[in-house]
Amino acid sequence: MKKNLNTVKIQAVADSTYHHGDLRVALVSAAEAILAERGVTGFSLREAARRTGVSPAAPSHHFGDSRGLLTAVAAKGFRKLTDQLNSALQKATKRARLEAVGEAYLEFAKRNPALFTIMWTRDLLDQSDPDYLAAGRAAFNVLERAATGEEIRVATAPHRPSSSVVAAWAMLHGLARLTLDGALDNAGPELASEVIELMPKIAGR
Amino acid sequence: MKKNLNTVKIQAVADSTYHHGDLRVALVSAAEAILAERGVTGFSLREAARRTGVSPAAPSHHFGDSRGLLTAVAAKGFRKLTDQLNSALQKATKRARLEAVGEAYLEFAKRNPALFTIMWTRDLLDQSDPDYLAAGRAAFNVLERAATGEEIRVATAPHRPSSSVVAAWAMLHGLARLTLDGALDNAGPELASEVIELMPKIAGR
DNA sequence: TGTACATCAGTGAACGCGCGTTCACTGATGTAC
DNA sequence: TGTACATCAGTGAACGCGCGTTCACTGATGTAC
Repeated sequence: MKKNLNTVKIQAVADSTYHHGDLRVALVSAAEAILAERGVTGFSLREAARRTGVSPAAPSHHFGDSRGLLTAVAAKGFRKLTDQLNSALQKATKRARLEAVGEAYLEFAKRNPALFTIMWTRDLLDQSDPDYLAAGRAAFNVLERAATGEEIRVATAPHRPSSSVVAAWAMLHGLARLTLDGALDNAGPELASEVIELMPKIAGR
Repeated sequence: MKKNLNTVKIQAVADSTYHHGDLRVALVSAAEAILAERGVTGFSLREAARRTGVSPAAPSHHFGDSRGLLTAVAAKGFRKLTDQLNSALQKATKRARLEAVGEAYLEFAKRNPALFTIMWTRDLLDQSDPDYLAAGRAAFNVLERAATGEEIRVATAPHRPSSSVVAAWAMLHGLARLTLDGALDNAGPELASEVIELMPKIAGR
């Protein structure tokens, strides 16, 4: 009762400190904050526990180990990305959809560099986690719709993506990575947009 | 004299153990081996020293700190990449140069995943190192030649790369990353080549 | 409505680990005279 | 050709650190009767 008084907590009910209330959610938020502030190499499970005002052993009850937490963070990242791509898609004129989604993808990467990075980093995640996989597929799905012009993806059996959609994705992803890694620092600020303008050329529209 | 007898060393002269002979080169090789065996997260300066048969303090005389060594490794990686791209460029028929360079780039990434990764990882390197920067530019230069069809890059003042060349590079780089990160695992093995075939479409040839 | 009890979700101390870096040092090398 | 000496390139012990994870535990909650 006497400690953690100044720690903000998400609690459904009263002030009882022993049970946190929603530790799972709180830990994911803490992890996001650490990534944003300190980057990928600055993340640690203990720090996430510390920020949540909880003992270092607590996270294991919810996530098993450090990969478990990061996998949840990555899945949430994909969900956020999906939302932002969807939102860009809906706002765009029919002719400029692919470009709009492209800009949103790049913007997401620039705004959340460490999060974007761990979302793809095998060693840090449990890449077989169903939630993570589903979230990743959903994001790709939006991109695919933007590239093919389909309104809603037909709910048939899982399909192989076409090479032109993957090519557009690869270009976008590469652009994002090169930007984050500083490889385009010497180019003008308009270069990225020019590259995105070229996307329809490969997507074949 | 009595220790490190079974450690392979690169020595110019005699058997004297106290001075290594070419510790700088040996440490870079050791680091490459660690990256290949254990990946990016498995790398440590101490392990590099251990493998070279040298005390943990020795590397600091040559590289200052861990970033120094990794920067040298990254620069060497770029030189190796440049060689392989050049070699692919020279072997290819005039019409298929860009594709050939693309395949070589992807192949390099697949053969040296951890090395390829650190070559671009800001946090781990001193990205202002002149040797590193020059090596990176040289690699890009080959790609640029392949994309534009110029035989030799004209030695004029440093230029802004065209957006179409950067787009081709981004596509290739994204393809490499997505492949390494397992994002294309469910696609057919021929998908990557199909994507590479699309490169001339953006490079505008 | 009250009580017994199982289960859940925490504690906090302790573990062993490998790491990067510093330190005072010393052996080997090369150069000036 | 011989010697003194500065410089270079190592040693190895020690530092403090933060980490992930384990452990026996305990407080709070919810459910069965």
